[in-house]
Amino acid sequence: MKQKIINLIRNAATRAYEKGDLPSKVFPKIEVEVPKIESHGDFSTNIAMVTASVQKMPPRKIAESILKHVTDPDNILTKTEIAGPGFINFFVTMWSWYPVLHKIHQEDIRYGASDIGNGKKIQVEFVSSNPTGPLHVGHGRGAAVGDSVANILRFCGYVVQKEYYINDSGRQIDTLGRSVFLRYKELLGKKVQFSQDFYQGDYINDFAKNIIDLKGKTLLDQDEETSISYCAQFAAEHIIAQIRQDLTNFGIEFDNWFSEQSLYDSGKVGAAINNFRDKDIIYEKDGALWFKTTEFGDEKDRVVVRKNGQTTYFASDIAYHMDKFERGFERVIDVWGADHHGYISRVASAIEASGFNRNRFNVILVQLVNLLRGGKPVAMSTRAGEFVTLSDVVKEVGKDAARFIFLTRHYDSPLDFDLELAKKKTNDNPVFYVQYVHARISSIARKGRERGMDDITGDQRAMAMLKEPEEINLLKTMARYPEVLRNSAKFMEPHRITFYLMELSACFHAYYNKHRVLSDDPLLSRGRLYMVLAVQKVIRNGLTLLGVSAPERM
RNA sequence: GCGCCUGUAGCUCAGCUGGAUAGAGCAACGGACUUCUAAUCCGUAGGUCGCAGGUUCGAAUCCUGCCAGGCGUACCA
Repeated sequence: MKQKIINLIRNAATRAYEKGDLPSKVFPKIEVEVPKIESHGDFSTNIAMVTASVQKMPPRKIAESILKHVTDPDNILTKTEIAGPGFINFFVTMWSWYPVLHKIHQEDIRYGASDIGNGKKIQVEFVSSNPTGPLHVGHGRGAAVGDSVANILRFCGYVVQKEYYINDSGRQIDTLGRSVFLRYKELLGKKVQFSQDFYQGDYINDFAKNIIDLKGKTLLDQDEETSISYCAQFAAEHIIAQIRQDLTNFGIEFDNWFSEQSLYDSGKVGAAINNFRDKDIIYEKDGALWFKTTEFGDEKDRVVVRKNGQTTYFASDIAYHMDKFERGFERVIDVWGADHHGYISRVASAIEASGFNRNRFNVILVQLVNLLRGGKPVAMSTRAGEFVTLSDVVKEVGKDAARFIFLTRHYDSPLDFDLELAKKKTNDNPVFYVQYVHARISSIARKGRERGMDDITGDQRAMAMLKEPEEINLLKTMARYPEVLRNSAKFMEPHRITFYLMELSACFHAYYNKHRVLSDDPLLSRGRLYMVLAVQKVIRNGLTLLGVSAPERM
């Protein structure tokens, strides 16, 4: 529809030039928008204002010239007008909205899809939490955003891979092993010093118990480092398994789990460092190896190998990101917590130094989550080992509510997550508001089938019965969905879909309360049922991209 | 100190990358269920878009400078 209007304007403008009504044939990209205010029409363009300087004419004059040459072969316009400083407003007939219903039913689960991605390979890496403890709520938000962004991109024609990067190497894993081993010794009656540097949570103790059940006291009799590394491996494996389970319960499946350790095993970390050394962007200072990130716009140079010979995480991150591009991804998206933002420029530096354009790398920085219960903050301290895990939250409020709420804000703004609110079944909880539309329509469809109305095909006569303002409004809103999706993909902002769904839901609920779908009039009932089933499909499609279910009953 | 993010109705947030009279929900008040699910709807009220300049036909949106809050600024991740 919008495209039709754009073509119509372009043709009119060109004709106006040919007839000599406009001095220039240079027209910018024509922008058409849906005005916020209904009285401003169904579509509006600002072309007259934008071209005023090129045409050297007042905007309203230009608008007049263009309007004079507008032709309407399909007979879709009811009215055009020039308004305000030079807007051209278009009013279209209600029947020009009907085809969207056919489109929705025909494309079904693909309605809204596009090919703007053009088959480009793109990778979205998210969560990537260290396997040193369970996932907490913050990870949940990152997971919801990352998964949804990936779904949306995939739906828009990109070839998307969802990847989880496992930090299964390095100091934190070592610390994990030491933490478990200390608890192990403690449980076996040894006196131990358990400092703040170790992981404090109860789960550490549980691992120690498990190991005692499995191995008894034997770990005390062997070389301590061997025991520690055993503990580390044991704990990490179990934690990773738990993380996978939590993510599955949260509705998330990764395409690939990428091990940090594998980068060392394959020699890629060493190779990356050597590569940089050859390029003369690695140097030695104070016994450590530094990468000259300042040459690529970073604030200061960064250490890749410490004085003690240990590599930093940054070293493997260099190799990791290089590897991503070598795997053929045209674009690489990392989803990080906002507290990692200082890390962006150094990774971007590494990518550029590896010979790839840094613009192919994007970071989605997800702001933190404040967990509340009934408006009061829930104490969370990772250090003390007291934090509410993602799995606790999912257990308490359900996957759907959790995922939806995580996506009710732009990822850039902090989020208050209230556990009580998330469980409420009222209007302040938008999940149910949207899901309820789906359930209600299912219910109507059931009733319809009881009356023998299955297999509704939406013939012209039935659709022509749709004339109520609420109906036209629903059609218009549904017609906008593909564009919402494209923008959501373009800006990688899932919350646009969330807000759209709430808006569509509001339109539906208003309609439902005012008009009956199934009535004594069979033709009208058919038309309305056809429309309402289309609403249901759009809702389901949107929810699917957000990872939220669309229930038949509530 | 430097860097990034945020500041919009009493509260929580949108605002389609510069458009017309800045929008929702909650909270407050008043209404609507013998009907396809009231987990819903309808109505009323609420604003110096943090402050001050600048850019232009036009600014919540872009630029600069302040103010306030959050985060970062490791041979931690």
